Amino acid sequence: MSNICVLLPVAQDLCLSVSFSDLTISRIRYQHVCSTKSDVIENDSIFAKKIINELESYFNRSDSQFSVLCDLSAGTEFQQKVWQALLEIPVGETRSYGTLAKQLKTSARAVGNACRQNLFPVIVPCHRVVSASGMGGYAGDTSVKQQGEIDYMQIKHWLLAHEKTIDRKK
DNA sequence: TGTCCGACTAAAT
DNA sequence: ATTTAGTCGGACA
Repeated sequence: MSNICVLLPVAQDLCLSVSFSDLTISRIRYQHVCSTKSDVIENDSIFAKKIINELESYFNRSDSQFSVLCDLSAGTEFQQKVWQALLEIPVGETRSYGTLAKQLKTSARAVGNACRQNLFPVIVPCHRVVSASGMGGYAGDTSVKQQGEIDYMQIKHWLLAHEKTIDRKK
């Protein structure tokens, strides 16, 4: 298994750590850049370059779509179903937990649970799922964090704002 | 099994 | 603005 790190535009010290093997992404997590010096990009395989390229495109430009595959099978059957549904939400749009629940014939809470378990943030766009009355959570968190900790809600806000920028350019 | 807890929500206070 | 009741998947005993 290999691992690469892609810097996030959200904050100076944040990056996305992507684990992969066999042309498939197995896991993505948020990380402080400084926390692991060993996570420097040292892998120059074609696939690694593709991942980096697609993520950077997404962060910098408009209509970028991801073609790299994620190993959804790491989740339960239900989680896979939800994650698949997330992949079908277009860039710049959002869905509420409730409407997704209706679509999948389950409950809003259950959808939230599956989102919380998302192993592939950004690529599987759980940030496009919001609550009927507000923001919902992100990466398991629901409120703003203290200094020093990763502020996941800030990241969710940033991603959504970024995708709106994309819409405006169209 | 049974119990409990969520990134929820609509309805009733 | 808050509270309540309904919801269902997953973790754990």
